[in-house]
Amino acid sequence: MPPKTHLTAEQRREKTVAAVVDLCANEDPASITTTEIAKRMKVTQGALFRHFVSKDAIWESVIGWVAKQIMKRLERAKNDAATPLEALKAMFFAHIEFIRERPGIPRLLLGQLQHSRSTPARLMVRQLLSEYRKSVEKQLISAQLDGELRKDLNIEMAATQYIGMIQGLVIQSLLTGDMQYIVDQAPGAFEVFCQGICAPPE
Amino acid sequence: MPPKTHLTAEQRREKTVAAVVDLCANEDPASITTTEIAKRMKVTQGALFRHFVSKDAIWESVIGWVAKQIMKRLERAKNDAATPLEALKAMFFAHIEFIRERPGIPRLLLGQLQHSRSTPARLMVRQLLSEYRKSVEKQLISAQLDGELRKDLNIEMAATQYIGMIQGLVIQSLLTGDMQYIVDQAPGAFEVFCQGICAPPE
DNA sequence: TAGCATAAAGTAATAAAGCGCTATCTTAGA
DNA sequence: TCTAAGATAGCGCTTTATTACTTTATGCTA
Repeated sequence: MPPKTHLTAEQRREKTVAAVVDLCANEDPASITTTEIAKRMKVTQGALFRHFVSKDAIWESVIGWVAKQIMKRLERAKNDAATPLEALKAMFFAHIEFIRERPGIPRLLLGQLQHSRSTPARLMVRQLLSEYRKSVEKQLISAQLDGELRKDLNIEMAATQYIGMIQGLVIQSLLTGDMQYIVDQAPGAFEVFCQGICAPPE
Repeated sequence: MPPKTHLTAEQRREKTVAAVVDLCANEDPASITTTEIAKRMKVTQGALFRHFVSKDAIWESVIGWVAKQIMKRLERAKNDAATPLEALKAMFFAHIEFIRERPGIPRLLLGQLQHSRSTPARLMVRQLLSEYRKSVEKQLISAQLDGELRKDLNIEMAATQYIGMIQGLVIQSLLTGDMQYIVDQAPGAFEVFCQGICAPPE
């Protein structure tokens, strides 16, 4: 059977999102054109507009997919852990694993944050990071109540540090141009983070 | 005396750099056009190309200026400090102060890191961050030798954490759209960072 | 020191290329 | 057979860069 040329609208939208995520792995999101997306999907540029009313709508779909993926993986990681601190660790490595699978993710999200104009996509990124942060703070609070963390630890600061830890790794990877760096350095980074927030041994 | 309309090439180049840095405070660097730069300088778009051979050349000048500023301020901060750890703290706050004065700086550098294509400007950002990191690691090593830091601390990880700390604050600021956040949160962030790397009190 | 020549800075218009998007026709597949 | 996906072609707009012309500042000479 020859490969289907005419996909359903639903399938085509999924392929489009995948194509954009892939392109972000090697390119500045701001410079990705509809022509380029179409070329990677082996359709003509105009065909994209059968399934999306505008380019902005494509970005909305992309961010929507990313947000869903991240939160789903975070939730799964959390549920498999015994203690709050272990849950936080699992969440961290779930994020790292997602980046390893889809190296375009950091660029993609960072690219949206760069705009100052409030597109729907940008609002969705804000929403995502807000939820993400809340999720981290929740674990930190639980861990503190359980006595795993220092009593005087500022939860907000610790959450910023947590997000910064990932960002620091991402920046370093963008420099080297290789996301494998993140995977290699992640365990050590989390260890240093822990030593900053954990209660000192009795 | 009426304001000079015809500036020297040198003065015009400086004004151009300043205009771009200013624009980055409220806009995605990737979307800044030569027309926009010219408008802010009150000259016509074509006039820019008397002083820069291309738009890329403008970015080169901008990054050059930023790099020089940052390293200059870092050096000054370092020299005024008594201990290595205090020097690191001074460097941190010098960076924060620079961002406060020029809120476009994080967007600007982040924007360059987003490209994967190796423009001269991008290489300059790589160079800058590499020097920056080296400078941080140097202070960390000194501090460790002086017994201010934990003996088993991984210096590379600590440096990544340091850069991540700034990045975490920047991300949060990009979300709120207000760089004042960084200034307010900086002292607390540094404190958490210190607790992670410093030697436990005897 | 007035006047002028000249080099450099700036203007205005436009070329060339690429962008998002659409209207119209064609074809695959249930 | 008929509907929805895709192809084709092109429109209107924006962007970088160039060109031909004009204005400003300055140093030199009489």
